[in-house]
Amino acid sequence: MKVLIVEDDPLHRTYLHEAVVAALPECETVIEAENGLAGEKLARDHKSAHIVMDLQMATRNGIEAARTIWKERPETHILFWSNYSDEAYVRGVSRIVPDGAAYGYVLKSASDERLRLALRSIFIESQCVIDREVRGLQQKSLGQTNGFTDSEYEILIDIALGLTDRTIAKRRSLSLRSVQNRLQNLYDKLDVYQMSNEENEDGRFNLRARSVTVAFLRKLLNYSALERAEAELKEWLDAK
Amino acid sequence: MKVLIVEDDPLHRTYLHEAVVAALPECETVIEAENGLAGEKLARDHKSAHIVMDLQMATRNGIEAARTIWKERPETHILFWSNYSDEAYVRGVSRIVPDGAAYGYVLKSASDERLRLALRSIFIESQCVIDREVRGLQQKSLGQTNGFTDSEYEILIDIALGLTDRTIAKRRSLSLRSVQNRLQNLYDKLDVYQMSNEENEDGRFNLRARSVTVAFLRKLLNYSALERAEAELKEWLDAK
DNA sequence: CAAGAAGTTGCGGGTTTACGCAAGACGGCG
DNA sequence: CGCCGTCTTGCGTAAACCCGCAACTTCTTG
Repeated sequence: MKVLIVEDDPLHRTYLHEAVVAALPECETVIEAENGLAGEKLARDHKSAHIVMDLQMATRNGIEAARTIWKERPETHILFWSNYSDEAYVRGVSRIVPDGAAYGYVLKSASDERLRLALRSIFIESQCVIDREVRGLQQKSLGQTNGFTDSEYEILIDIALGLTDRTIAKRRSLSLRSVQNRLQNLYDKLDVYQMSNEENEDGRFNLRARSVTVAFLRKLLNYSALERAEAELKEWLDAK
Repeated sequence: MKVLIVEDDPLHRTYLHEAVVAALPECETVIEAENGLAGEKLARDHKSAHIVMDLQMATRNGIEAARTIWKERPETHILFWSNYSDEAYVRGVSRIVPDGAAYGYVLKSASDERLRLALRSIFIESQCVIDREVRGLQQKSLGQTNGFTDSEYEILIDIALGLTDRTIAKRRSLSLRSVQNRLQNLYDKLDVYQMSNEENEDGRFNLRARSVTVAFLRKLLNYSALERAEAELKEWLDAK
């Protein structure tokens, strides 16, 4: 077995290297990449079947790298190894995982033992292993309970990008009024009206801008999600 | 000499510990805290004069911790040790450093040798050491060239928080029109008009929301800056 | 199939934004 | 002192935004 590690922090990289060697005696080679792009390349060259992937990397983040890798070989086993459990990341990952693929999501704060188990389960047993805390988010995020519908998430992205109602309508093939309807739903769910009750006069917000901020503070959105969305937007704009 | 390390990642913490011991033979004790809050407490209890501080921490980030520490003992030597050189961080740090304080800003990607030198310069020689890349930002950010005025930055924060023009006017003691004036300046500097030239029809943006996004993508703003701004806003709202 | 829940669209109107134009205010500087 | 650049403010307008009301389309469910 050959394992590929994609991680930009040197300390974490060597830590992972040792953890892999310790957990998987059947692994005879470990190769390393220090960013997403290099990771994709190595995965292609070596036809990697087992990958440990950091999410937050400078030049090309883990989600994008994983997407292209899975596009080429959907049966690749990937363990995501991240510092954070932002809902934006969780959502991002579960949007790209192919049907039936073996993958995992483990936090960097997990114990050595947990990491060891995850490595064996995913790489040897082809099982899915999702960290407890992440699991909670996933349920909330994909089930509808308290979480966001895809359409609500979509429009959140759109206003975060700074599109006008009209442009959103065009992009999503909706009428203007529908867009505004969805916006109302979003404002409602994000509880943006909070302080502006009882004639407060001040404490009144620009709902559109406020929503984005609240989403950020709640980690529904984060830098990498924005980055991806921006890229998709540019694509769409060029296509037109 | 006694050195306090504030850093939430265990790997980085032990790495720092070793680096400090190696660089400073005159240091007889090293103590560690795993978040900002614990860091403040330890600093107070031990009257720490020499601190290495991570910026990005979960429960209480480095900037806030440093601010309260410096408020109590402005002569404390602090070395900031961060993964990123976001303009938001740089600006955040330079807003809180007391006159004449010895401090430094070194990236985690710096070499062992660079870290060693920084430790000695700041802790022994009481000098300021700013990493090259950070330095560049600082100049651009604080000097006016190409960078942002304080007033522009201020209004950026305000719309990022989701305030209305009217509320901003009240908060900053300006007329409505002045607020809108500053907004225009901001839009101009952020180059938000870019794509909407030549009757593009689509690709027209909601300038207010777009500005926030662009600022985010350019790292003028980041999560921790937003968090701080949100706290200040709440303070102001309560005070009213 | 009828009842109902959820989502889409049009209409209308009140509020907020974006911004041109122009009159002052303030601070250097020759 | 007078000139000039920068900042502030008011007025007015067109566009964008927020949203209540109401008619329709789907889809589910008993």
